[in-house]
Amino acid sequence: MTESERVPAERKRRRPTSSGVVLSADLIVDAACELIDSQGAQAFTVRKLGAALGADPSAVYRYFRNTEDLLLALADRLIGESMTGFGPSGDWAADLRELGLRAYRSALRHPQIAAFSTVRVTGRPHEQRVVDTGVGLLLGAGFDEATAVRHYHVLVDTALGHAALDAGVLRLAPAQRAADEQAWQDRYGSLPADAYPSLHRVREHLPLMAASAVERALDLLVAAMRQEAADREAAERGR
Amino acid sequence: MTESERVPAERKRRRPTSSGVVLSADLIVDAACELIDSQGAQAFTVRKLGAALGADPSAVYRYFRNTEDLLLALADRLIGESMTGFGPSGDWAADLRELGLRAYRSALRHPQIAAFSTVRVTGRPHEQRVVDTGVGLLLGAGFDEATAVRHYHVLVDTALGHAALDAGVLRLAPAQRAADEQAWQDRYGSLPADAYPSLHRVREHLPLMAASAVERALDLLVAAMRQEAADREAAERGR
DNA sequence: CTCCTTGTGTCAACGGTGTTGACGTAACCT
DNA sequence: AGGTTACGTCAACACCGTTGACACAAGGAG
Repeated sequence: MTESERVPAERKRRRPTSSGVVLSADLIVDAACELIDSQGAQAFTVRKLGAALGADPSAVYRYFRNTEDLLLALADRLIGESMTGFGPSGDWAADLRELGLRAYRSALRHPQIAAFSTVRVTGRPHEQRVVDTGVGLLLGAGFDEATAVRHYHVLVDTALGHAALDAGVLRLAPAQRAADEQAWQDRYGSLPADAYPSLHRVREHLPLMAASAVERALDLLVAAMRQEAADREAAERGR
Repeated sequence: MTESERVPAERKRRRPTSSGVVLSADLIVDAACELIDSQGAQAFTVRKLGAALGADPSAVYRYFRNTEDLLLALADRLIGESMTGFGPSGDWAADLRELGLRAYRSALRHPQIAAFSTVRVTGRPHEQRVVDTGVGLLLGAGFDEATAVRHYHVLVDTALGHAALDAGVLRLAPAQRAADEQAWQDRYGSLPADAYPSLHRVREHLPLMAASAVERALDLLVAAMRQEAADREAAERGR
């Protein structure tokens, strides 16, 4: 494990900044989280972070190699938050769905962070725990090792992909978001039946497009996995 | 869609730049496309774009209000490109998979653009054509109107979600991307079996995580839809 | 208690970024 | 031929991430 923090996490010399705050990696992540939540991802800069902390911006580099490193720490914190209170129910498929949904919700709870946090392999403790849990559910359902990894990967990436998408919508200015939702009615609702026969036929149902598809996506994925497991079991029994 | 170009597209005065190139909105989009393709999304800056065009960077602002505006124009071009040459094969499920894959690929061809272009409803002819085609395939498969819309929505959003995710990966600097791929081996490959039993068991297969899951996601979604259609047909036949 | 090491906050600077306003010139219209 | 003005250019602004030198106080050693 390559150390991502600049120093081995144990600090002895604790010198307060000029404004009296005693810095720490956790405190910096706190401040970054708050900054992004309140001001938007666009407002996240090392300089503003320094100002929010009451410290010189460059002090951050005593704790993180660079901004990327800091954002990875932020991402792992989100992963940890998302899994608090999760306990397997016994139904592996339902648990997997829940796992994906939690990843989605936590990513979406901070739309500004989701845009970049969903991308990276943090390789940090919280992420490792989640992966172990998810893969374990699939192994328990009887899938072989490679298939378990692949299915876990599909499930999580689909959940995070929808999060990235929906986070982008949330990031739009409210007025623009409303306009985009209207667009499904305005631009699609009255198309000529001869040129767009299918669209015309389903025109009443187009507003469904405005909502997130993540739950239905997870439903379908889990259904397919269930079917696969059932088929495999049947084949083994008949063998 | 609101007009994104600064002037009504019709140019009369065509003055060459100091290097002899005659600028146009199309030419600028061309250059931006080429720049991103060859140098990576990281290399896309207004200044480099100006250099590539053989013009002062600020000349771009005669054609586009800002960089976002330029990137939206680029996105418009992508939608058109993505569907050229698509023809239904007769297998509705395979066609839907292909539709999703095309959306994914075109979004991913320009990662920088995908990050936000996947979010908006353009409501333009190209988009309308695609939606009509996709919904039509599902109606043809026997799904009712609401289900057809929902399933189409799931499929496209999943494809675009994966595109947004994978685009983020591509946006990383090459060295960092390689490091991320290694991370699955380095940080996950040698975890203790007692604390992470499932991870330990599948450790050989973890590099699978580095690849995109989009094809398998589409496979599973389409499989679930096929199953649903088959179940419905069986129910109708038995009724 | 004093001294020394060194961790860590601060400062200034570098090279980059997007964007804007003033300016002049050359391309078109009359 | 002359006047308008579109548009390319230039210089400047206000930011950005990051780094190296520096100062100083916290903590250990004696």
